[in-house]
Amino acid sequence: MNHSGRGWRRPGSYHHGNLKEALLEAARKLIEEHGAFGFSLTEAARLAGVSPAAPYRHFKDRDALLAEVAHSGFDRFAARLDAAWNNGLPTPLSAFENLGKAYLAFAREEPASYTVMFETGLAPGTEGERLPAAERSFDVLQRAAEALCRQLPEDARPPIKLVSLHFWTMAHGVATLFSQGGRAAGKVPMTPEEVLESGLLIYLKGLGILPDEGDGGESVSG
Amino acid sequence: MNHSGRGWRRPGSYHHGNLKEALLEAARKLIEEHGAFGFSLTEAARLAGVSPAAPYRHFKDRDALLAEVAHSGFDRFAARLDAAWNNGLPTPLSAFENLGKAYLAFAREEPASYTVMFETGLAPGTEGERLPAAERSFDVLQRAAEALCRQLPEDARPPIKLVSLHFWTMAHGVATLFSQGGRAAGKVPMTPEEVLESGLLIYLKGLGILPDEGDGGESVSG
DNA sequence: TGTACATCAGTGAACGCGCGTTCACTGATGTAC
DNA sequence: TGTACATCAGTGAACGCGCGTTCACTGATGTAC
Repeated sequence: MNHSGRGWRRPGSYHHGNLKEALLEAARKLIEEHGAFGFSLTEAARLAGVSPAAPYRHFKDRDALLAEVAHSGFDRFAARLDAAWNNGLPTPLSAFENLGKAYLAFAREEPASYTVMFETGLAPGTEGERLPAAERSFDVLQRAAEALCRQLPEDARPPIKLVSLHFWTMAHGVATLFSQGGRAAGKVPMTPEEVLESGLLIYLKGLGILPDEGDGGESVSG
Repeated sequence: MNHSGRGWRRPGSYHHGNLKEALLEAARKLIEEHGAFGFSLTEAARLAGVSPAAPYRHFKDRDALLAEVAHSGFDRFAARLDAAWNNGLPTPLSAFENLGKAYLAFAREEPASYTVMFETGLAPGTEGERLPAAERSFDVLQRAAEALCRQLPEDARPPIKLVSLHFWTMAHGVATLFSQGGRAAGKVPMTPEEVLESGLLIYLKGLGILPDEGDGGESVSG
């Protein structure tokens, strides 16, 4: 049966096999190619090789599919940040560098997910919602801020939440300005990773962590 | 004649009076209310009190109108940043604070303009274009970076372009995460201005400008 | 192992809708004499 | 000052299109006996 005329459908499962995931993939691809709203349920169905009515077996409507793009995106985002942070091992500073790279890697590899996750009004239905995975993502940044600030004498520690907001701001700023196909992307002779890492190093120096020129990584004034 | 039946049309000009600007305003309003792509030429015309065909007297097509939203947005943005920077007077540091506030003020007061200006694929036709006003905007940041770095001994100055990219990154990050109606907006007990200013102060300290706790403004560890 | 039935993923045709855009037009405004 | 004409901003009807969604349906899969 595997070699029958419809061999393109996943063997081992029936009908399409995994239409739900295929539709999410199609949505991400369409958003990537045709911009934030250049996506229609009909076209996603077409891309998945299925009739325009089929998606309704898996999603209540168009908005529900977009909301699921955001949800599942945050799931992978949180998992990825968490793995990169790796509980601050081997050292908080090296783990922090990995965290920053993981943040940008996600934004580059899943630009559509990232956009839907953070762009206002793109995934209606997730507006006022608590997104646990979104909070898990931010928690990783907060744990990193905490571990790094612990290197300071207790009375010199800035508020952890503020520091993690600064981290988030810088990572998000670089991701949206340079890492996705943004207006500023091609115009700078540096990788987004270099911009983010150098910025964070200067910031950490300002906090009093990192007394001099970093940890032997890239020099700031290079 | 001013008191005739169509008194709502601007006296002193003929026909609608200023349809082009009215359509741009309508577009910004619709984008603000219904999200990045919740905008149609037809509805913008309706909002301006005009038939669906009227916009074609002023714009080649829908995309041309969006491109003009971006263009004119960058014009105002550049002018505003430039005025705030005020050639670095009275002091580079205070001018720099004004610059940051002006950046966030623009993003809050014209969220639709800001989105169209920076969101990929929202204003097709401005993609590969040189936008002179966009470059003027970035120039202001670069001039600020230069003035601030001049306070450092010559051999301790980091690359100006890199510093201005860091400024841009932080301002843009705060603007999109907290200042517009973003997901993170309501969840933080600080104003966007406070997040940006404190982040920038720490960063400047890291550069070696700002030896201690700033210039008497807000304290970082408050 | 075989048969009868229930389930349910995907079909395909159809709908009403708002959209972007076009077209010939109208009628107010500006200008030449 | 008055008349004839040119200009051109906005009209309103119409078009074809792709969209989101619905519906009764089909036929493959899973299950009870």
